Amino acid sequence: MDNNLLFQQIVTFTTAVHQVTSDLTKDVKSGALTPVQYKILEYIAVSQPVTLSEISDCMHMSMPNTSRELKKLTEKQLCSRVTDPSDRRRQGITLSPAGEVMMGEAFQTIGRRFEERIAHLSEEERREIGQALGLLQQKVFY
Amino acid sequence: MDNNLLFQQIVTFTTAVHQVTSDLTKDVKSGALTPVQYKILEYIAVSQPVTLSEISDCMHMSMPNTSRELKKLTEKQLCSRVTDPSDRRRQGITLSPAGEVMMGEAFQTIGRRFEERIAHLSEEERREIGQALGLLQQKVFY
DNA sequence: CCCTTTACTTATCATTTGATAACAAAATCC
DNA sequence: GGATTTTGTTATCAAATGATAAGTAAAGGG
Repeated sequence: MDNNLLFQQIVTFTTAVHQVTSDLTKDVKSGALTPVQYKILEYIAVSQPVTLSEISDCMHMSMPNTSRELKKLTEKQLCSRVTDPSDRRRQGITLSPAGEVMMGEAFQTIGRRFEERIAHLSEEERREIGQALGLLQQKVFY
Repeated sequence: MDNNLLFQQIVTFTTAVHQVTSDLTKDVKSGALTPVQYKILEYIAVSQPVTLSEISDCMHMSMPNTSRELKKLTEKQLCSRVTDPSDRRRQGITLSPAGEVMMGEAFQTIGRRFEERIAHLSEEERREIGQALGLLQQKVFY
């Protein structure tokens, strides 16, 4: 069969997705952040509240390094930590108000660029895209 | 309108794509390679022959750094360079036989993992996925 | 209540990556 | 044919990231 062909298509596709997201997010991060720190904030923004272990797992970085970077982000006042009362070893990490503002601006820029990219598409095409996204997310990228 | 909703969906989707590709490619690279070096090899594999400038552009890295990493890859016998006869400043860079073998194995591992991921899907579903990929690639991730 | 496990921290060091200046050789432009 | 641009190189330095050892404090298990 042509499973191999499907795989080829996936490789091309994911490469394109990486390329486009890299373009969309180019230079959106404040100069005060390192790339890893921005990635962490992005993750917190989408999944808050999260624990250190979750960040560590999801971003494939060791706990000591995660702890270090999170300490820096906390010092920069971009995220807050609340000890979980039901297990005082764990901390619920969220964006601080300043962090929300920063990430809000970043996402807005990305959103604007995305708008440009799809500006020429009809309502019908957008509907199709939404469907395609849903399908792929459900069956392949879950 | 719900363009904002579409954007939300894109964010979720691209996050998922990054997550899944990160899982699929976890530990496929030889320990002798740094992450950046592996990324470069991946790019060469898909786009060969390429020039240094192209790598530099596509991977958003400076020429000096690109040159350095490529030198290391050449020393490791993983890629070959051929000076372009029509412009002797440029070099056509390709994978060496050893590089082809290494990347071939990597892609095979990734392919195997991908197979597992879609093992439960019917022929019909795979057809739909192929279509969805094509649509998105054409209209959004070009 | 002790022992083990889990969640996180601190400190330290090696490696990787990024940035910049200064250079060389080939191509192109006038 | 001399100035300029393009393509790549070498060297060097600073910063970011990764890896490891050793520690604390809370939770859980017998």
